[in-house]
This record gives sequence, structure tokens and C-alpha cells, in this order.
Amino acid sequence: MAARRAGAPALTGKVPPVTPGTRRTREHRPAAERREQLLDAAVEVMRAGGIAAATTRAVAERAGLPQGAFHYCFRSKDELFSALLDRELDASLGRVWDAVADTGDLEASIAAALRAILDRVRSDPEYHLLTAELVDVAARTPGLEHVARREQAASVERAGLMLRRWQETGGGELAVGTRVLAEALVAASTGITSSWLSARDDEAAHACVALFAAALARVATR
Amino acid sequence: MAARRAGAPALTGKVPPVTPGTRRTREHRPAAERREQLLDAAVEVMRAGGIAAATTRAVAERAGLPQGAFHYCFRSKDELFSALLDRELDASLGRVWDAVADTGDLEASIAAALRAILDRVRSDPEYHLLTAELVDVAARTPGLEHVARREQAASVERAGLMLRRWQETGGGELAVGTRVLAEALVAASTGITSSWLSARDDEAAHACVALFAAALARVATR
DNA sequence: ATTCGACTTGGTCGAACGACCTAAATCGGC
DNA sequence: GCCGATTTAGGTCGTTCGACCAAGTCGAAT
Repeated sequence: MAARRAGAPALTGKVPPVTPGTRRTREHRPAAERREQLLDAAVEVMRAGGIAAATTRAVAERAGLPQGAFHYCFRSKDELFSALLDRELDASLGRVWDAVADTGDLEASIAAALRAILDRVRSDPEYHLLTAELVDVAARTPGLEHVARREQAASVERAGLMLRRWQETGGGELAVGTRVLAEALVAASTGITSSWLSARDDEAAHACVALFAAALARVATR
Repeated sequence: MAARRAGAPALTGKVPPVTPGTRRTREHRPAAERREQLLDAAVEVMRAGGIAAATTRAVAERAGLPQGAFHYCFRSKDELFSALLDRELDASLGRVWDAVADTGDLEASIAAALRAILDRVRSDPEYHLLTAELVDVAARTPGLEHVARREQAASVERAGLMLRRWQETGGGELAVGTRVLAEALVAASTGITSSWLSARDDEAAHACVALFAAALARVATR
């Protein structure tokens, strides 16, 4: 028995044209637009089922496109994956550090920043579970370590900017280098969100935020 | 053309016995032992290529067994996966908190513990990348959240034990609850190792360890 | 209005996968 | 030395996957 799907022609030779002359097609859109559409669809699919769920067929179907469109927009699945890493990781965390630093109080600033990050994760757990998985895969994949590295560096950079802003607006000197403190802040936020994603314990997470803010602010301002 | 592999007989009927009479078999071993063998092999395969690489064939081959042996030892691939989660996550991190707490100095104890965890990760990055992926998948998979939760709770428990041991050996009182401090320690270790796995920056990681130890010890002992 | 290149489409192909099966070979208890 | 349960070796089946194609269609520039 041939392992061919029922209904499909079994012979290699000429297949009669499918309802020739009558073909309903979609609106023509530039390829770049289709690519964004497919990237969005890939995120949706992955959010629900992880990276493994993002087959070319599933992504195309989610985007409302035939599977053939996938390989018109991307040379391969790897190319989509690469584009996704560039687009998604750059836009994920890291930018949260920007918003908060108005208070003169360092502890309050840190607490506000950590809490903002935690709230962002709590509002869309699946998405942040996905970014964690993406970083993980990137860190493992031979040609993609630089992506994880870049994401990490960008976060530290943003956190450092927050600290420098705090210094400039009358915060005063720091007892430790802004670089090290920024790295600690990123590590703290990663640890807290990671814990919450596993345990979903709001109370514990908020207590951690408060404790880290108090501990880091105190050791940094003296 | 049938989608059959080249060389394989195309008919359903009798297949002539393969070199009848001459059959070299392996030693007989109890099924439980074979299962461990397959679990070990699964970890090896996943360590190199992530969860996705662990096909039943790849795992069996790595274990030096025919693919059929896989489905003799495990009803399905899911069953192996489930057994793997139970065995691996319980044995991964968390236990590191046990070893260190001899010093009277809390800061030194915390620093030693964090450094021990970091060293463990540095000595086998691929394995800890894998455990991170496993927790990730468990947290997402509908029936498996409890596994991630349990792993998290076990780590906090171990860290709390370390703190209580420190208290009993003359450490004195803590200004914050051991529970919260333990959760913060776990978050700190997770954040530090996660950062290192992305950036592979030894210096930054060690600086983070020192900073967290100083900050948390100071805020906890006063 | 005709042309031409950018876009769409359904279908096909070979490979790999999970699951399952049969029969031979082996072992332990009798 | 025999016998039934256990273990092995290897093959099959149906599905899904990534990749690719030939033929059709559209729209902007000429």
C-alpha cells in the first residue's frame, strides 16, 4: 500500500489543470507586508504551543495564507526564525527600564522598574514564556549565540541608562559601578519573572521586588 | 511514486526472514534498567540539540538499542518525557544550597552558595540550558504546570534550609522572613545563571554574585 | 491596451517521525 | 532438557514536515 494521502493522484505524470481559467486569488500585497503578517502569525502560534508548534503550515494558516506563500516570503523556515529573533527580542524586555526614574529615591525607582517588568510579564505570560524559549534556543544554536548576547547587552544598557538618569537628576554618587548594578538589576528582573512564570505566586514576586529594591538601593548608595 | 524508502519491500505480505538462524542479541537486562538507559540517552541527545532533537529513533540509537526497544520500555514518547521531567528536574539545581553554610558570616555563605551554583552551570552549560528549556515547556504544557511549580518550590525549600541552618549555628535573627529571603536567593541564582548562559561573561557574573551577597546579607541582618 | 515582473495558488515530493507488529532468540524455572 | 515469558531485531503503516514547482493572476509602467 502506497503511503499516499487518499484522493491524491498516484501517478507522477501530468495532472489535469485544476478548474482552468477560474482562479480566485487574494489581493496582491508587497512581499515585505506578507512577511510581517507571517511573523505575527508565527508569534501567535508559538505563544500557544511553543516553538515546536510553529510549522510552516501552521504559521501560514494562522496568517490566512496558503502554505506556498511561506516559501515565497522566506527562503526557509530558518530564515523566518532568524527574522523573528531580530524583531521580537529587540522589542521585548529591556525598554521597560526607560520609563521610570523620576523619583529622587533610588529604592523607589528600582522597585517601580522591577514592578513594571513583572506587571508586563503577568499581563502576557505566554509571550514571555516564548521569549525565554527563544533566548534559550538562540543560546544553544551554533550560529545564533550573538543574538542572546545582544539581547542581554541591550537590557543591561537600558538599565544602566536608568541609573545614570537617576544620578543626573540629583541622585548623587553610587557606591558601586553602574555597570555592575545594571547587570544585577537585569539578573534580578530575570530571576523574579522566571520564578513567577513557574509558580505564578503574585505575593512572593512582589515581596521579592521589594526586597531586591531595598537591598540593592541600600548597598549602592553607601 | 509511492513515498516508500528505497530498498524497502513494497508489498505488505511475507518478508523473507533476515539471515535466519544467525542472530546476535544483546544481554538480557530488566526493563527498569533499560528505561534508565534510555533516559540517560535522551538527556545526551537533548543536551546537544534541545528537546526537539530527542526523537524516539535518536534516543534509542544513542542508547545503542533498536528503535523497537523504545516502545517496549515506554508506552509512548510522552511517557518518556514525563519520566524525564520527574527524574531530571528533581535532581538538577536546588540541592546546591545544601552544602554551604558553615561560616558565621551570612554574606560569605550566600556568596559561596551563589558561586557554587554558577560554577555548576559553567561546568556544563548545555545541561542547564536543557533544564531551563524543560521548565519552560513544563510551565506551558497544560497538564505539567505542577512540575515547574514543584521544582521552584523545592529550590526555595532548600535555600530556606540553608538560612535556617545559618541561624541555628549562631547566625542570629534575620530582619526579613527566611521565606522571602529564600525566594530572593533563588531568583538571584536564576537570574545570574540565565545572564551567564546568554553572555558567558565570567567577570560580570562573579561581580553580580558579590553584589547580591553583600546587598542581601546587609538588608537581612539589620 | 499591452506588456512584464511581482505576486498567488494548489499540489507534489522525499524524508523523517511516532506507533505498532511479527518472529526469532534468549533466559529462568521446572 | 523443555517451556512460557521476556527481550531483541527489524520492518511496516499512516501522518506530517520542509521544500519546491508550474501555472495562473494581478497591477503598474509603458
